[in-house]
Amino acid sequence: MRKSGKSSEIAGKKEQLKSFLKEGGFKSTRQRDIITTEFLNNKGHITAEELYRIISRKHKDIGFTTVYRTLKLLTQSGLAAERVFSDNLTRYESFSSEEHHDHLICLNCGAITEFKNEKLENLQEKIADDFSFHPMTHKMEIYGYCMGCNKQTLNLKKADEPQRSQRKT
Amino acid sequence: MRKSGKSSEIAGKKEQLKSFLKEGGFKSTRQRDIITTEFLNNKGHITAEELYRIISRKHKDIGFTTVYRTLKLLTQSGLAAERVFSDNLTRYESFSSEEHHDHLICLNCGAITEFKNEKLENLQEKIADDFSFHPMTHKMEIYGYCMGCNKQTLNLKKADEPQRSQRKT
DNA sequence: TTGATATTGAAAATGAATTTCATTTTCCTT
DNA sequence: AAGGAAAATGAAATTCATTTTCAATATCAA
Repeated sequence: MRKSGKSSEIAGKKEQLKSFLKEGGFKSTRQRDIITTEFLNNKGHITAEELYRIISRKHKDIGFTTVYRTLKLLTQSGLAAERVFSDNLTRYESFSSEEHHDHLICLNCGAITEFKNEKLENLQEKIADDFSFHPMTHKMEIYGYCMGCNKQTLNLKKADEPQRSQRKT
Repeated sequence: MRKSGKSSEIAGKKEQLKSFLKEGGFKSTRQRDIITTEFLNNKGHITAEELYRIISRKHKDIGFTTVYRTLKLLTQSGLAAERVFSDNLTRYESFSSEEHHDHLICLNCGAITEFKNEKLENLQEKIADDFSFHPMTHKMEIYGYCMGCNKQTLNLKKADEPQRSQRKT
């Protein structure tokens, strides 16, 4: 893997976190640094549990609780955002005051794809207006089958069960 | 309160449930009848806990578990639908193969308002198309302040805390 | 270096959702 | 109507993600 703009991007975000920590009277720690780096390197929508597992491979001394608390901290600082989809697990996505976006969620493989749509933003305003409602934000989730899984589905047809939603093992 | 078309509407739904029970090899019971009636009389978005409390006033012998299981049964039969909003509680709404609809949720008082919007349905299709995604359904939730609470907010301005989100007591 | 304060991580607690199990009820079959 | 197999009930227990507690440890400003 070649180092590109990504490194500096991450460096920038880590600076952002440090500022946040200093302002809030929090302390910079080895754990927070490792967890933040690992989180930022895993673009996507990750659960605290998943991130913990990834980290604990290399750092057996870092506990789940610290990963959990650091993700909360990242959320407060604006570097992460919490998302809950229909499997009821809390996921964190890397977030840097980007524009609002929404999600496509595959019912088969669980893949989560982000999208932005200006018309959707406008529509929110219109709908709210009809109810004299003052909108602050919204959540739009489209559930269905992604390109890859759609093919599978067509072939396997009446195959047993859908593969996901294993909320409780 | 005057009895109107509502009674027969409810009667119809209860018939629907009976058919479902018979087909599935389930039994009709006093508890299921009471719970169903009470659920259908409480239009809105109610949690199992809330419904249980309402019912247990008059029927102290009906347990939470039965209310919970009956709501699941109503969901299977198509008479109810589960909804989870940002407080992560599972709510049930009366549902009878109505058209799809979405929700406005007040961040202050928690009021949940339903809306239907044809443009939103079309937009789902278009967005999904862009990603070769095959949409099955979607969830659109607009969070903000309802008319009543918006007024309050304007007056109380820097008042203490927002009133809701008491997820954990 | 020191001391006040924050952090850490293991374990415990929490709380909603779900399951277990002994008892009771339903309802099909005589 | 009685019998009996199968399902339902409800209290209590369990599950599981999330959150809190607390004693030990680390940070960092003075």
